[in-house]
Order: sequence, then C-alpha cells, then structure tokens
Amino acid sequence: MSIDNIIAAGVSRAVKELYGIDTDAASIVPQATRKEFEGNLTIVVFPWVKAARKSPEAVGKEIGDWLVDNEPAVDRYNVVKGFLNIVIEPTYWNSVLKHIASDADFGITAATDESPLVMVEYSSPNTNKPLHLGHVRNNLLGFSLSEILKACGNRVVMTNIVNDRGIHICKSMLAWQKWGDGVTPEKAGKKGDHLIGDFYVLFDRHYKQELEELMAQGMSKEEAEKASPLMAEAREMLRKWEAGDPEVRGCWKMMNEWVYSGFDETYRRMGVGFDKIYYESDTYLEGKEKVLEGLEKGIMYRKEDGSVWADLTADGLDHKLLLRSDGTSVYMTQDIGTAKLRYRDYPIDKMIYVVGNEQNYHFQVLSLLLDKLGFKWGKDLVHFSYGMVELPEGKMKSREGTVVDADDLMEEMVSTAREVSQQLGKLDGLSESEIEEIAETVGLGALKYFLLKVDPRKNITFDPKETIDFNGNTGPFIQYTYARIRSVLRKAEEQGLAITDYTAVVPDEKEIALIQWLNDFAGVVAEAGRNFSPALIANYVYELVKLYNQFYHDHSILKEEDAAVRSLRLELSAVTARTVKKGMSLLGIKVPERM
RNA sequence: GCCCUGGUAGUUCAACGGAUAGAAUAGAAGUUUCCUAAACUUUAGAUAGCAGUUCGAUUCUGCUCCGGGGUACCA
Repeated sequence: MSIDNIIAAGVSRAVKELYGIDTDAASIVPQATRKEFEGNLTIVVFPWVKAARKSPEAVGKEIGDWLVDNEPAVDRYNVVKGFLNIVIEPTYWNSVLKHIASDADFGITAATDESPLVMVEYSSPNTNKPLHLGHVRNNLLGFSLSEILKACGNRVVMTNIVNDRGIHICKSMLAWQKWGDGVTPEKAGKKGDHLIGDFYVLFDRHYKQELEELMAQGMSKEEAEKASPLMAEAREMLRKWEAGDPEVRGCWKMMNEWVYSGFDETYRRMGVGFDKIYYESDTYLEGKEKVLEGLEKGIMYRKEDGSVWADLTADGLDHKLLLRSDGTSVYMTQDIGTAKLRYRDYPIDKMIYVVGNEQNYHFQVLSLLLDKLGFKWGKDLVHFSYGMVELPEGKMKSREGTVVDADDLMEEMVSTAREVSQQLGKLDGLSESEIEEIAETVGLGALKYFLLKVDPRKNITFDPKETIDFNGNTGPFIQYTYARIRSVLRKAEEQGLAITDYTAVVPDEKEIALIQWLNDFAGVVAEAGRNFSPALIANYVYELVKLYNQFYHDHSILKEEDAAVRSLRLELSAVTARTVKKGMSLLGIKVPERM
C-alpha cells in the first residue's frame, strides 16, 4: 500500500469518526506539500468544513490530531488555512524505498491472458512520399502510447494502415514512367521512399506547368484541371489499377517495395515497429461491401447519380459520401473495411487511432457509422488526436517542398549530438563505434523528448534553424544524469561497496523528496495510461532527474564513511537509475551507460 | 456562415476547481583541491478582455478579440 493510500484511508476514517461523514478514500488525493511549508503530503479539508460546522483551521487540527494518534506513519502536522500539511515519520521513508527497490517491476502492471486487448493504429503513411516531421510526432506518440498501455496491464497490438493505392500513387508512377529513364533506388543511390517522393514532386511540377499553358489559352482554372492530359493519364492509370491491369499492377508493386524498404529503414532508426500491417489495397473492397450491406439495410441511401451517402443529421452531423458516383470508394469507406478486417483478425476490446486533429470530424463520423453498421466497438473507439507540427512560416506542404524530412532531421540531430559531445570532450578515449552509438542515442533522445514532452493536443512550432536544446527539460539532460548515476554505481561496485541495512538512518529533506517522488512512479504510470499521456511520463522523469541532481550535489555517495548512510544513498541512486530507464523506455528513448 | 480547438514570463512548455500560477531557456550574478560542470545556487519576468457560478477560477459557463483545423465525390 502506498503512502498516499495510507494517508487517504486514515483521513477517510478520521472524517467518519469525527464528523460521521462517509468519504470514499479513493476520492481523497493527497498532494505533495509546497516547499515553502513544512510537510510531505497535504490534504485539502474544505470539502468537510460545511458538514463539520467548524472553521477550516479547526477541521484541519482535528483531523491532524486524529492521524497523529491513530496512524503510525504520521509524525506531526501543521495547518495553514484549509490545508493540512502532514509530516511523515522520517525513517518510514526508508522502508518505502526498500519496498520499491525490492520490486524490479515497481510501477509496471503485467498483462495476462485476460487483460483487455487494445489495438493502436499509428503512422499510416502514404506510399508516394517519404516520412516527414508530422509522421515523426505520430510515430513517437503511437509507440509511446502503446508502451504505456502495456505497462498498465493491457495487451497491445500495434498496427499500421498503409495507404498504398489511389490517385497519388499513380502520379508518382506516371512521372517515373515518363521521365524516370528506368532509374532505381540502387542506381540513384537513394532511399526508395525519397526517390518516389521526387517523382511525386516532379509530376506536380509538370502538371502545374500544363495548367498554366492551358490557362494561357483562355481556360479557367477548373476547365484546365478537367482538360489536363497528364491528370487524365493518371486517372486512367488508377482505373487500370482497379481493373487489375498486369502491367500497372507490376509497376505499382515494384515501386511500393522500394518505398517500404525506405520506410523500414526510417522506422528502424526511429525505434518504432508494428505487430501487424494492413494495406488499403486489401481493405477498400471490404469497405465497399459493407457499405452496400448498409444500403440494403436502409442505413445509407443512393442518390440519382449513383453515389451512396449516409444521413447523419439526426446525430448533429452532415450527410457523408461513402461511394462516389463512379462506384469507387473514399477514405471513409476504406476505414470501414479496415475495421472489419481487424476485428476479424483480433478479439479487440478497444481501438485507438493515432491520427492528427485535422481529422477529428472524420473520426466522429467513423464512430457513428461503425456503430450503425453493427460494430459494437464503434461507439467508443478512441481517436488519439494530436496537434500539428508547424514551421515558423506555417503549415508544412509536401507538394511545395516546405517539409522537414524525417531522415534528414534524425541525421542532423545525431551529428549535432556528436559535435556537442566532442566540444565538451565527452568522447575522448572511446572507440569509433561507441561514439557513434552515443551520438545516435543522444541525438534521437533529444528529438523524441522534444516532441513527447508537450501535451499531444497542442500544435508544436518547430524551427529548423534553431537546434533542439540539450540543456534544461530535454532528453540529453535526463540521459546525462542517468549516465552519471551509472558511473557512480560502477565505481561502488569496483570498490566493493555493498548495500547494507539503512532502515534506521534518518534521511534528510532532499533524500525524502527523492524517495517520495520515486514512490509516485506507479501512480504516474497508471495515470498516463488512463489519460493517454506520454507527456506526463516525460515531465515526471524530468522532475525526478532534477531532484537527483540536487541530491547529488549535496551528498557524497562513495566517500560517505557511515556504511548505513552510504547504503541509503547508493540505494537511492540505483532506484533512481532504474526508474529513469523505465520511464524513458515508456517513451521509446534509450539511455546510455556513459556519455 | 456553421462546427471543433487553442490563447499563460521575451521564447518553449507546466499547473484532478486549491495555498504566493510552476519549470526550462534567453538576461543578470555566483559555485570547480568535489563520485562526469550537458551540473548546481541566487535574481528578474506571465494567466488576451469583460461578466457569471463559489469558501476559492488558468481550469467551469456566457459574450468579445486573436490564431489553428474541419465543412459532403482529397486522403
């Protein structure tokens, strides 16, 4: 039982005995006492003031007295206005630390066969261009969220739906056929996804040029778009693709393979992965089928031009198109098909879609439609909606080339990490491969932490001209502290310093603060799981590391003569290191043994 | 137009309806005979505006101002 629970239960009993008020212990949440007051935990007594018919001070005093008399963990207390500040018996914290240290998986709840099965969809790229910064945020959030859910006792299936069909792919293919001159990733010495992305941009350039020429001949923009031979060719190619034309399918397959091997490389470096990948080319027909089924049941209706719609006005939304007049499917149709296949493959209890907030409306509609179509999970699917990554100039636009490429960004972060390390002389005497590994860990750590520490719902502004910080609330700051703790522990081991019994030592203020914070880890993980919040974990770890740094500067660890006191400090260091490592791994960030 | 969403120090971010709104960076001033100074200590600086709900509002409600997104045959 955690100290918070003990106090909450104590207060609950106190209130019952003193005033006859029934209060659920779970609703009493002790908070850390502000540092300008004496105490470890604080209870807000206002909720009982009215029923007790006494002043807040009197209520605080009575509850405080009751706790001192009846709860051994409570040493003393003070009351400021309506706030009851409780001081825990100092040596009690040692047993708390001992308890945490004895449980290697403290804070982690393992999943069992009966645990809920959660499917997390993230990444979901198009195959016509490389991954960019927006995808990086998506990937990191999706991966971290999955790790957190696992740590909270869920079975998790990480999945990816690859948008491998549609007009955008045909554009790249067409440009490659017309102007590619048989180039391959090997010949060009380029990652496949980048090569295809180049052709997508190339298509757009020629297309724009064509439009201008047509408009110069007196056409309006709309007319030009309709008359464009290039676009007509792309559409014809899509039609052939849908008809299963062997030549088009062959080219499509080959080029998609190039893209996938490029994506794999990016995912690997980013440290994310998937248990199961779906492709829209496999799911869009399923969706069509499902929509036609809905049409029969009267959930959808057909317009005169043959298009199929759903009327959602009764639910406060609009009419939604599901099949175009030419019978082809739209995004929504594909998502319905994908949902069907997924629930056929897995007994999913909960579905989470990690997708940008620009699609909030889409998921509102999807949830309703799945529900109407009889999918029982539809109503409470979760759209984990995150804000966009913006550049100082505004939104990133891939066709205009104003994107921050994921591969470039990672490379830049790593090389910056290497330079900074070298400047600081950190890497002297290490082998080339060790240097490389540390630069990789630190560079990616900086990037990942930068994107994960922020509330996912908020938009992020990223200025490519300003390098991501390595000081302050950053990944490298945390990694550095970890490496330093590991160094102390290594030295302790070399010197044969073992941890002995320290339970009788009276810990000082900073040591207590650290133990208290370590003890909070379990609660933070659980809360992060409930709120789907990697940011919560990130800021917890940062605070932990800051507390450790303060402790570290105030205490000799290895040089401490008293074996019991030294043991307490070594144990604190060991548990801190372990907690940092665990917390960071929930974010998908590695920590280096030295740096 | 309608719907959703955000507005907190110069900047990047915090704050289950709780105390004097916290950090970090940039600025100013210090600490190195010390287990890794990517550290630590001190200092200055903010809730867009106006009402309301109550013991108490950055948080909840309404209006105004500013930004972002969506809005039926793009994904």
